[in-house]
Order: sequence, then C-alpha cells, then structure tokens
Amino acid sequence: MASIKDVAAEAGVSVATVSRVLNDHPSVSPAARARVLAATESLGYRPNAVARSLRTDRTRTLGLVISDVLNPYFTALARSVEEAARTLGYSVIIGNADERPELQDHHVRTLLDRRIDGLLVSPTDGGSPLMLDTARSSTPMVFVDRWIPGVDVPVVRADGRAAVRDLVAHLHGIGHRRLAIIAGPAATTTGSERVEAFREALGAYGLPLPDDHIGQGDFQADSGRRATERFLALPEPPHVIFAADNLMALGALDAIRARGLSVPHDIGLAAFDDIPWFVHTDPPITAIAQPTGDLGRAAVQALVDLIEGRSPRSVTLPARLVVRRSCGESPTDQRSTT
Amino acid sequence: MASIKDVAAEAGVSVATVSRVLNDHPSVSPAARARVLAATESLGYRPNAVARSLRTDRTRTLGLVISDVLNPYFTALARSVEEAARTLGYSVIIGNADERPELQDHHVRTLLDRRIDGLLVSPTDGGSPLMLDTARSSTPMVFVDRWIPGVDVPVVRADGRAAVRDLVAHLHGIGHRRLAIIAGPAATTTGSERVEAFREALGAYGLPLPDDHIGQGDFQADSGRRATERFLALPEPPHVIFAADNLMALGALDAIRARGLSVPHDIGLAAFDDIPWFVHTDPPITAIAQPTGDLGRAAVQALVDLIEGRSPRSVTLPARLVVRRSCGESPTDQRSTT
DNA sequence: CTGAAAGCGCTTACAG
DNA sequence: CTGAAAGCGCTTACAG
Repeated sequence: MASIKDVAAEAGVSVATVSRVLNDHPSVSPAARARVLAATESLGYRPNAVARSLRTDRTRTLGLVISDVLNPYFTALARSVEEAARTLGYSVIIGNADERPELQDHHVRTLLDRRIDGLLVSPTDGGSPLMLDTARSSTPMVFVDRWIPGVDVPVVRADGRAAVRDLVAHLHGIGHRRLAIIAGPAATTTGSERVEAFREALGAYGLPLPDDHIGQGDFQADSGRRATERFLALPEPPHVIFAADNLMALGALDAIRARGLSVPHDIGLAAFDDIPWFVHTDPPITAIAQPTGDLGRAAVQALVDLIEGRSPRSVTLPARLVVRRSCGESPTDQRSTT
Repeated sequence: MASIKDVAAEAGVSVATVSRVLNDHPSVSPAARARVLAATESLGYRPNAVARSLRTDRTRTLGLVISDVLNPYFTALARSVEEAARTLGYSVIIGNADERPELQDHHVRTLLDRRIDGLLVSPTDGGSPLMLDTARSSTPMVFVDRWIPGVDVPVVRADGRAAVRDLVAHLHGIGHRRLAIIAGPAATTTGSERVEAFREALGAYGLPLPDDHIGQGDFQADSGRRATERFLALPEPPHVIFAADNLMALGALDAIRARGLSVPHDIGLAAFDDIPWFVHTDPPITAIAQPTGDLGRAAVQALVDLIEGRSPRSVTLPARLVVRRSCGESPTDQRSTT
C-alpha cells in the first residue's frame, strides 16, 4: 500500500508538504498542492489512520458498549449513535456485552487499548472495578440508558416514571388489581428503577406489589419465560404482567402460549420499550416507548462535548405510554389501537 | 497513561525486555519477567494497540459491513461473527450500510484506513468501484450472505432454493395459485436469487409469475409496505405474498392491516428469514430459516484462514421452511404450528 | 511556502 | 539473556 513517502516522491515534494496538503494546512503553494493531489489520486493513496492516531493521540473514534445487540432497542440506539457520530466526523466501534459483566469489561478494555477518544456505555451491572477506574480516569465517558449511581459521569437517559404511572392508571381503569412485573437485574438502574416506579404507581391506588409478583429477569428472553412460568404457577396468578423490556416480553409470550393461555383473555401483558412488531403480535402489545433516536444523538453530543473540551449536559427525556390491546380494553379507553 | 518506557524504568530493564515479556518471548530471565510483571501491575500498564499495530502491521481486527443493523437477521449474524472472532483472538468493527451503497463505501473506506486485517461484507449492491478494487487488492476479504458474481472472493451463504420449493409446494397444496413476491434489489444476489428460485418453483406447477406480481423492494420495511399496497390494488390481488426478507414482511403486514384485511383469510403471507417474533404475530408467520450462527462462524473461519495464509473454503448451507399459519392450512398439512 | 528532523509507542533483528 | 538502535507512517514545531 502506498505511503506518504511514495506520494512525496511522485509529487516531488517532502512528506511534510504532503501532510500539509492532506490536512488542509493553509501555507502550501497552489502548485505544490496540485502536484500532491495528482500524486495522491494516481497512487490511490489513503493515509494510514493507525500512524496518524499514534502521532496525534486522537483516533476520532467513539466506543459504544451496549448491553445486548439482539435487543432491538439497543440496535436502534446504536444506529442513531453511529449516525450522529458520523455527522460529527467520528466513527464508532460497538461492543456487545450480551448482558454479561465480564464481556462488558472485555470490550471496555479492548476499546481503551485502541485508544478511542471517548466511551459511551450502557452498563450491564453496578460497576466493575474496571468501569469505576475508567470513569475516574481522564477518558471521556458518558452513560446512556443505564448508569452507575455515585459516579461522576454525564447520563443520557429516558425517565419512564410518568409513563409507568400512566400504564398503571390504564390497568387500574380496566379493572386489573393483581399486577406483576418482570424486572431487570437489580444491579442496573433500569432494572431497579422500573420496579420502583411500578411499585410507587401501584401504591397510589393502594395496590401492593408482593415479592412473588416480582420476577427476577436479566433483560433477555429466557428469563422472561422463566419468570412468567413462575407467575402462572401461583395459586392466584397475576391479572397482568409488565415486562421491563421487550425481550422479556417475548419470553413471557412464549411461556403464556406454551401454557395454552391467551392474552389478554387469560392474562394481560405490557412491556417497557416499544418495537415495530408489537403492532402485529397477537394481540398488539401495550408498551412504553423511549425516544431512542434523541437519546443516541444527545449521548453523542455530550460525549463529543467532553472530548472537545466543552462541558457536557446530562439529559433526561420522557418516555410515553402506547396503549394497545394486550391488557384488555376498558369502555373508557378512547385510544387508537395502532 | 503509562507507556512501555515507564514500565521499563519501574522494572529497571530496557523497553526491549518489557516488550519481550508482554509478548511471551522465551528468552527472558525469570527474575526480569517477574519485575516487569510487577511493574506492569503497579502502573496499571496496558500496551497501546495503536503503536503495536503500526509496528507489526497487524490490527487483529476484522471489519464487518452489514446491510442493515435494524434487520434482526444481520444483527444475529453480527453477534455470531463477533463471538467467533473473539474466540480466535480478533475484534470486529461493524459498519452499517443501511442498504445504501454510498454508506457501504464509506464504511469500507474507513475500515481500510484503519488497516483492519480482513473484511467481511454482505454487499448492498452489485459492486461499487471501491468494492471491486478492494476485492482485487491484497486485503483478505470474504462475502457473507450476499456476494458479487464474477469476483474472486470466498462466499459463505445459505442456499434457499430447496426451501423456496418447499414453500411453493406448501402453498400449492393449500390451493393457492396467484402468488406474488416482494423482491430485494436486483443488484444484490439475495435480491435476484430469491425471485429466480420462486419463479422456478412456480414453473414446476405450471404457475406463472407475471411482472405485476413482482414487487420491487429494498429489503427495508417501507418498501414492503409500498409493494403490498400495489398488490392489493390489483384487479385480481394475489392469494399469497412472499416477502424476500423479514423487514419487508413487517411492511406487508402494516399495509394489509391498514387496508382492514386479515391474514391468512384475505391474503397469505410468507417471509424469507425467520425471527422469534414470527411465532407471536397474528397469525404466526410461515418463514424460511437460515442457519445464521453457522454462517457467521464459517465466514470468520474463512476470513481468518485467508489472513493467516491458509486456503479458505466457500461454504453454502441449506435454509429450511418453517410452516406456520399465515398462508392458511391444508388438510394434508401435518406440521406443528410453532 | 518548504524541508529536515524529532517523536508518538511499540517490536525485532543485531550484537554482545 | 539483554540492550541500543532502527523503523513502522504519520504530524508539527523549527529554521530558513
């Protein structure tokens, strides 16, 4: 592959001049510039980003560690992150933690070794030593979706509290009283917050959230399946199950169907995170939608601000309830079902 | 961040010795090794991968350019690629082409600039000049899922021909005669092959595939919606629509529902690519499943073989039909509906 | 406007 | 077994 030396030789100038042309440095004569450009073209020269990064100590690359690529929510987030980063002249390298803390650490380490300019993380757990060290280090870092309490890092996330209240109001309005939740890992903020928001909203109606109505999941489908089986085996199964993410809702549907039961007739189902398929499931699923695109853009903006020496803002955006038919219909519900 | 010099100073040895310890070079005294390891530990030293890559001309990184991250099929593929690569000691950087050739080229260029060791591509089109140049260059490259005819690059893919024949047999058995397809871009192999396989299979039953029964899609949901609207506006709409991927099937469902029609009563639907949600849609969708995990692993194996000087094999794996209820039921169908 | 030179952080023949 | 030195491909003060 042609190097800057080859271009310099071909153009009859020094490598310094070639470098200046490539970096749009003002003080280059038009003649020299033209010869360099011609040589670049004819050799098909492309600067070696590795060498450039070593010299400048910048990679123009962002690392994004997401909890699970198989989760459409994170996939949509990753897409908007990449798009926003590209607009600002950055590439992004995605690491998939698969909801496993050790895999998350592996990716953080690899990304750091590659000297990415900044790190966007949706932590899978409460904070490994590596994650905590990184947050304390000089590496620019922003949490997105999930965060680690007590760590001084900007956070970009959605607040689902109001939407959860709306959900509970909706369920209560239909007449449901025994409500259960499949939670994410307590070590994640979204895992614990969604339970707390749910419990609080229930409390407003004087409804309890007994321990056997809290299923412990890990945000993946299998755990939704298992938690649902346990609910269905209860002497008095819940009227409605609220899954704290879309994959656990998928697992819940599997389990309900395997039991030969039907939604919403035998049991209701709602989910955190809205995905396109929820319109077409049997029945369409009531869900809480996050402004995924905005979250991705805001997260990139905060991280790039940090990298480029501006002060970043933490951002909290609202989520909203989308009512469909999976919890039954109340006569007072006038909402559309798409 | 500590560099190799700091470690050398701390351990009282030369940087050469530090490097040898880090790279498990045999000729290092146990005493020196111990001191280096201790220094590495106490400084929290991590070798700079950028510098190492520049020196060794290897990045131990694979590039993966996929057509669309929002497509669960590619997301599953990406996951298995990353896992297989990690096992072999490689990282992978994913580029999302979003089915746009210019974006695909952008990612290929960026990946090449970063000097990835090899490239895995599922081409979005028939081959841009850049893609063709890259294939001819010395950069190790493997096509996965889709490929570019006439280019001498190993291909790892699924052959859906037999499964498409099974699908048409199934449809014919139920009594459907007017069959339509939403195709992917003709410039992609999977775009044209699936139409050809479908046409051939229809031919075996003496059924035609008129032009107005071929919808031109681009593998994304919107195009499935538009193609379906056109089918439904025909004086004699098709009995069944076969979408050449899962996102266009999603779009088709949207359009069918918007018309107030129901599947399979008013019109049947089948899709290429099977995804978990197809079990829970209304109705469950008949689909052709690809061995995604095996494809990812085989692709990585072929690419790493190429990188490490072994001769890679092209691999073609079979896809298989999974019958559900979205095309109606024939009395002779004895298959399960999950 | 231009070039020679130093240096980013590593690895690796070479000499001892 | 060990170290001094060269060099990977760039960028950038410095001097002219």
